[in-house]
Amino acid sequence: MVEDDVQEQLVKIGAKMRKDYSDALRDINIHVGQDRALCQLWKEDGITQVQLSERISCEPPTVSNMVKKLEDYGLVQRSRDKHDARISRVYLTERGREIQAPVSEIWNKQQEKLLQGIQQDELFLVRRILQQMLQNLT
Amino acid sequence: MVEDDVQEQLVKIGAKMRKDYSDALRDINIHVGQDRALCQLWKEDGITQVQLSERISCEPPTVSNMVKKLEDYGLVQRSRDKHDARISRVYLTERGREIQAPVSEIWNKQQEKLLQGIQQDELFLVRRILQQMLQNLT
DNA sequence: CGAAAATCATTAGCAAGCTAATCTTAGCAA
DNA sequence: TTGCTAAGATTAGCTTGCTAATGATTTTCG
Repeated sequence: MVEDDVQEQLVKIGAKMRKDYSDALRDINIHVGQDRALCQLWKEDGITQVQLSERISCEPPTVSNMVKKLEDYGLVQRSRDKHDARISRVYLTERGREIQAPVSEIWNKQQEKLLQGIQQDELFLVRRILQQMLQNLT
Repeated sequence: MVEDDVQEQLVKIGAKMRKDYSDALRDINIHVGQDRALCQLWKEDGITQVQLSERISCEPPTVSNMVKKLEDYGLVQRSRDKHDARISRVYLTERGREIQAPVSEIWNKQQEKLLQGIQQDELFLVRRILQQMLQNLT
């Protein structure tokens, strides 16, 4: 009963994942997309907005708006760089650090669901091919 | 150099595909997402908005707004059902039918790019597994 | 028959994510 | 030094897509 082409499958999976993920994140009061920014800050706290936009592959205005929301929610704090007044650095607050665990749990739970019944060797191959696709798009 | 987990790969591929696709569709003056509605109408002209929302897997308010835009652009036309005044049916206009070819071309070109260097048997396996993932999410 | 429930659509309000345009500050060169 | 250019951030304005609430019709059931 496979009818769609690969692209269609990817679009559907992407939409469904985003939807489910969004629903789960709602319980901890953040929006899908914001988790990617937070995830990067958990690795590199205090980076600039331009750096953040590069890391999570989106445009500077998107980051600007998102960080503003995150600041409203009390998860991050912006502060001007001492040596370069153009630069705004983004720092996690205590609460911003605290939600790392619940976000990880949601992420892992979703991945587990996604991979049900898929063999290890199949998974390996799929990852290799997805990696190839990603390169093709670059 | 494969570091990300599958979920991360899928998110990245999804985002990049959407971005590239969006850029390409801009040339013919439609937005990403709208193509899915149009694509369905090319198969089933004159369906209701609820039916359309089911077919393209999104919520009725999303369709309501999108169809309004598409009507502004002159690609579709809404009209009230004769026998049931609650129902609004969506019909393609001449222009709506005309852009099927360019949209298909963009879609196919993108798929070709996505699948570069991937063998037929690999592709077959990937599609099977993606199908499984889609079922897992349902 | 007539009220309650179900169905379809819409509106209001939110956030992601984009492009184009603008503002501020820093760096560089004449 | 002064003016031009580059870099970082923001604002304005757009569409997707969502949820919650509302409006309009139709169906169903007492």
